[in-house]
Amino acid sequence: MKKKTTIYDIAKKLNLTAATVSRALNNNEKISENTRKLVQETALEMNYEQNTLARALKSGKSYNVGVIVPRMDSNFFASVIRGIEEELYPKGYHVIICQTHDQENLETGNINSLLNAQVDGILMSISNSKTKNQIFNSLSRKRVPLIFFDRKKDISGVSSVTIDDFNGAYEATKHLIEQGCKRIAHLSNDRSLEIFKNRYLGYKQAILDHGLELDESLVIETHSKVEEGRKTAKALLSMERPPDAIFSSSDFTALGAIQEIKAQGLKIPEDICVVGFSNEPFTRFMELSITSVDQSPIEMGRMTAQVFLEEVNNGKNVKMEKQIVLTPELIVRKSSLKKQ
Amino acid sequence: MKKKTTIYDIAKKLNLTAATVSRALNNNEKISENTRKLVQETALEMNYEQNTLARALKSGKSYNVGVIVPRMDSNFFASVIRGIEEELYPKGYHVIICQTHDQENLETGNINSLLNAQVDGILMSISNSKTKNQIFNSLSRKRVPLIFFDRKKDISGVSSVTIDDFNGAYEATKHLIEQGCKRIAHLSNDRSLEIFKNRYLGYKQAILDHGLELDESLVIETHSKVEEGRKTAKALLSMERPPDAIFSSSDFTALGAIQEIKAQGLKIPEDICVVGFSNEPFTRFMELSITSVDQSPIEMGRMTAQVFLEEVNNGKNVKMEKQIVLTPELIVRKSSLKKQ
DNA sequence: TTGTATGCGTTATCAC
DNA sequence: GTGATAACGCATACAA
Repeated sequence: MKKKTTIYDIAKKLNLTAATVSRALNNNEKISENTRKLVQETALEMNYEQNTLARALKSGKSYNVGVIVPRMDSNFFASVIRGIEEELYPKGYHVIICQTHDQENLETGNINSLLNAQVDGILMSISNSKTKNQIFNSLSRKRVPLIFFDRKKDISGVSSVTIDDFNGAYEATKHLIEQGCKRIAHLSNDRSLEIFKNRYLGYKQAILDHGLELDESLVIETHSKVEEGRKTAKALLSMERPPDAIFSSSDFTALGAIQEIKAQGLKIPEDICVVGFSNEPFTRFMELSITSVDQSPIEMGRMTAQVFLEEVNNGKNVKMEKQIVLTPELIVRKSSLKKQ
Repeated sequence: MKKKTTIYDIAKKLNLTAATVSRALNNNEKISENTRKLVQETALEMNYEQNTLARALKSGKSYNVGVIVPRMDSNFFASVIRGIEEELYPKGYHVIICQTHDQENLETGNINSLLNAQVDGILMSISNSKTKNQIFNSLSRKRVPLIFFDRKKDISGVSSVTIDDFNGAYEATKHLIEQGCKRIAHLSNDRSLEIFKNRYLGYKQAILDHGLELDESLVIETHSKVEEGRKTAKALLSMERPPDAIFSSSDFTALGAIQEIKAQGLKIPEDICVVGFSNEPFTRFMELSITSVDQSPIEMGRMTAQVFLEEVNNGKNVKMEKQIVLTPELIVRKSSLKKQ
């Protein structure tokens, strides 16, 4: 194996000192234009590549950031990650992606192993509300910036980038009401997570604001899986007074619900309207395209990365907390659009 | 910031030497059972965590591996990555995921920045056939193991894990023939990539083996996008003698084709049968579920990781090349199943 | 502006 | 079995 060239090698060749070479390479102030050029040119010639590990060890920065998501095979999270990358790569950072697969122990486990890998920060979307705050406190003690996106937890001093879930849900529900729906069910999810709580609250408020009856038996907590959507829809349809619309906090459960509704011979949107959440690509591709709420995930990723960069550059002197809330957009499609 | 405890701290506390502590922690041979226990216990007490950067600098290993995929928001790649993680995490490795988004320059760029991050190996699925071999040679010169999965390139000394695309395509086409289809079109893709070439060849062989007419005008090269599938289907349907089946090398183009076929008022599978490739989840979820070829992506990921581990542990003395070929499975669904 | 010296946290090679 | 010391490659406070 050819040994990699170090700053020592190029120092020797130029009858200089490693220190000088280091300075020249880092565009330090105190260096003559001549030596700077000379060093940089020979560095190029000798195929010099900085050993990031050594720099990391010395500076305490690894230029790696950890991103923790429940999973990455949903377009939403994949897109957020893409946004993060777009912002961070140009700054020389790398992204280590961890998935929790919604498993409780993996959340803490991932944080720990990221810390162990000396990441400069952690950007995460909470998957389990039960994860103890202890681990987050230990992050703050170690001065490793933590930024939440989408699924946040309210922790003082921790910044977050989210969308206005309340508003998104409110608009979606209002849209259903405007289509003439009177009994709107809501497929919810673990409401100890803020996003699901807020979607529920937005739904509720829209119902109340428009003088409809609020029937809590129409609100069902489930999981973001197609199969769960089917099951839940089945339960709803077998009610004495079944709903005439479903607002789902997830596109996947919305899809399951649609399957079940069709299987029972009901027509969408004539008999029942359905609205999902996240604007996953399949909502557009279905023959019966699905109305959904777009969360501008790429933008969310970019903002999250920007907040991280601010925190990391601010020198850790200023303890700040930034809450960025993006505006969702309702995309109306066939599954909820009754012909007038 | 509380300083992290180092082996020096725990050495001082125990009136030992850092060297001894290191040995105890690493379960070295030459150490008494007593001190080993003592050290390990105090390490626990003092919340000692190994500084991976220092270990990496010293050992030349970063315990990071790079994974390069065209994109990760397809279930196939996401699942391969999951398989890789399942195999590598327990061994203490981290995974840095890079996406090329099918952009030519990103492929080389990603490799370079992964090298810069001192990864111990690169597992990748080629997205562009034009990427010059030069970059791969530089990998081998630096003794950084490279393993291809799915989309490989034939480079001597480089191992790969793929599926038998020829066979998968052959079975898919044979299935269509058994359904009575006579004019089977093939939506291909960049055939300078082996997977697409092999799928084409499998398709062709099945046609020939069953005495059907091979009409090259029914083979169209396109991109793995829904919209492209639509466009291509439109072209096919406007032919003088349109096809009575489509075998697509991608589920996404298959989906687009289905949309177009329906839009033109034709019936699937009665008028035209459609088969895709990859077994993306949506193929199962559509009202008209889509026949597809499963590639056991998780298994593929696990195997790829295992090959990497072998290469990295083998000491780089034995130069070996391993070609693992998994067997695909045809999943027959509504889009190609004519009632007998 | 450049050189000297030192430390980042580990591990490996000597000795004892 | 344990200690002393050097080395991994780089960056910086200090001296010149």
